[in-house]
Amino acid sequence: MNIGEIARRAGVSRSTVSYALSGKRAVSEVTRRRILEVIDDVGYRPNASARALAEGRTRTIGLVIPPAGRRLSPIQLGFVADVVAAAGRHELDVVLSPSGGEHDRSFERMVSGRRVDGVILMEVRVQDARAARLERSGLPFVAIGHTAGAAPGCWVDLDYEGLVARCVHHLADLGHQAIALVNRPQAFLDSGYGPARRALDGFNAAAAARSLTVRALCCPDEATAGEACTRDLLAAHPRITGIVTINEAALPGLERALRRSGRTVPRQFSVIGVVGRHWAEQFHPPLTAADVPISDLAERAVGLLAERMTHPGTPARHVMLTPPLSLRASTAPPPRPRTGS
Amino acid sequence: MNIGEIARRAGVSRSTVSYALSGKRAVSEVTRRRILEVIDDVGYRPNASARALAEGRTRTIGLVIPPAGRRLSPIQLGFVADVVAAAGRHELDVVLSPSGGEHDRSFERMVSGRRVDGVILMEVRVQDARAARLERSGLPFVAIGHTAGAAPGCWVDLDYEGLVARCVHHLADLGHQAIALVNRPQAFLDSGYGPARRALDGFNAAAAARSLTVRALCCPDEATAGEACTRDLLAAHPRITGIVTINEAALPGLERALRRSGRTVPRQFSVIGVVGRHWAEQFHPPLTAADVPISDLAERAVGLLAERMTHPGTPARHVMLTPPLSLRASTAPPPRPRTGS
DNA sequence: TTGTAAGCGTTATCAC
DNA sequence: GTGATAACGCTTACAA
Repeated sequence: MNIGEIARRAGVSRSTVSYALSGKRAVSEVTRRRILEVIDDVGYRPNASARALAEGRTRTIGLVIPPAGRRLSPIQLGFVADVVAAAGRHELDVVLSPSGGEHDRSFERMVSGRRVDGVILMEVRVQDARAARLERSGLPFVAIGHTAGAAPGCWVDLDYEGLVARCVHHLADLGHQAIALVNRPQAFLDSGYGPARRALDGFNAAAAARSLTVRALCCPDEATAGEACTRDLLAAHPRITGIVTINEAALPGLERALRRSGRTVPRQFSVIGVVGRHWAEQFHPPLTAADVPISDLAERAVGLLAERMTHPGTPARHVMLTPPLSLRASTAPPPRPRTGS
Repeated sequence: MNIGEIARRAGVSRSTVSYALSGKRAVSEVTRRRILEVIDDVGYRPNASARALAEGRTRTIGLVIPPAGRRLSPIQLGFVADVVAAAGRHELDVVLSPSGGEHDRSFERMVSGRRVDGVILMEVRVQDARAARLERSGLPFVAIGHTAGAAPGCWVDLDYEGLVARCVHHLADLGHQAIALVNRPQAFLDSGYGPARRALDGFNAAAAARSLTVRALCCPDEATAGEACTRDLLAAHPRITGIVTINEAALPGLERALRRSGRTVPRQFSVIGVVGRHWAEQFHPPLTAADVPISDLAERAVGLLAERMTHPGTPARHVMLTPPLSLRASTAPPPRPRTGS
């Protein structure tokens, strides 16, 4: 079923059908009705490929996700679902491209094959080859996370630096003097992964400002690793009374290690972090945390991209999100406060 | 940059360029070289929309995921990544469509707009409106999970019935006499969600065969719910010595409730199930379980779909996966064995 | 071994 | 208010 067939059945020309559908030209009420009736009758929809060819746009965006090998964290996975939902609200479809390395096949198909009108890039690194490629191709794109250098493109990001600093200050305000940061994996930090970098910066800066004794460590995105890291940390630095973390996958293990060491939260030990709301609520006791607003992030990214696709001329824009700290039940003054006792 | 421009630069006709690329017609080595050189030089790629229009196929498959509202379980999310990876191996792109209800916009775009050459349908229910719609459209599709009725289409599925039965038998072999099933949410069971249904059937059948005392309950996909369900279960039925579950999200809570009740696993209580490998390994102690083979599932689904897309005539095929039970550390004979003591 | 030309199903520019 | 008709960029008979 194509537009020609609809035209025939409605007794009009193909262009009239097209215009009746798009509204880009006035069509008399009676013919419009007739056309719409026929369309409804046979369940016609314009062929997407033909339309894309004629219009020069696909009404589709690409979402570049980390390749399947490196297991996606639940938060990233949730982001995918949220991006698709947000795109749907803009009448946009989403094609997925798992690409991390240099020239990935599906990434190249998307970009040079003009399969999409714009791209959302997850997990950008400093010196990101894909961002450079997109820049060169002229395809609009927005990155999730920004890089330290002069980023010419759009991005939306979480203010990990400020958020982690806020966590540190909260702990300091409660009287903690020795705290630790449980960061994302070492490899992420080394490769210049923004959140890991900025979390560390924010942690160090705030801790210095409050003259705290600190220990920053990296931890694989695994509950088992979280348990091991925490165990070792507590053994080596028994005076530490609080942990701030951005590693949600490590949380269950962290909880376990704390319990095993005989520390109850929050009475004897405080935990705070920047993690997805779901993870915070699963923690025991519920974790005081800056809940990472995944669907906001997705919504804003898609919005920014859509804007850029319709107005390619406009200057690049950035969005930095700073969600509030949700006070739950995992933080309290340390067992032996600074003064008194 | 289009095929005409390449042809001009290489001094040949457009068709020769096309054939040099597709290999569907012999092209002399010298011209082929010249063409490929030009292409490489300017980084040309055929426009996907034009190609799709001409060929009558998009080289894209659709993946219908549960809508974002109902949070996707980690296992489902992982499946998405695996499908995309598998599709990539077939040179296929993947567009996502979050659709659950009747006529979803993006689903309709995909199907009637002929945006895709085939569809993978997650989480089919008995009487699935989307499956019916696909059937009607003639678009090849394969469902993940099959429905009780006479399913005319392709599907790949896990043998939950046999797997859960195997778990029951394992427990019975160890000497357990009173066990419980912790199933997926009640709403899933009510709506005819295959895995939940068949898990229950397998549980009841095997338990009857071994004359066990049983208790089957549904549990929301949440750690907190898992804790509550297990707590109530243990309180109401203190003689139960083992749990089999297919609800991985409940696992952390289940573990917690068991510990709180003073039961150590596996010495005093056994747990076994059908869950993702990752979840099984995160359990404490590592869970004896049939590991659901998500990437196998994805691989087979894509393979089946690809086959059906190239040979639409062939009869529908089904794939039923039965992964082995991985013996880990969460099962043992019950504290008070049948005889002796 | 290569070129010419007719589609593919739309949208959009002319005319009327 | 409506109808021809030329793009859009590619594939693929059909000729040569």
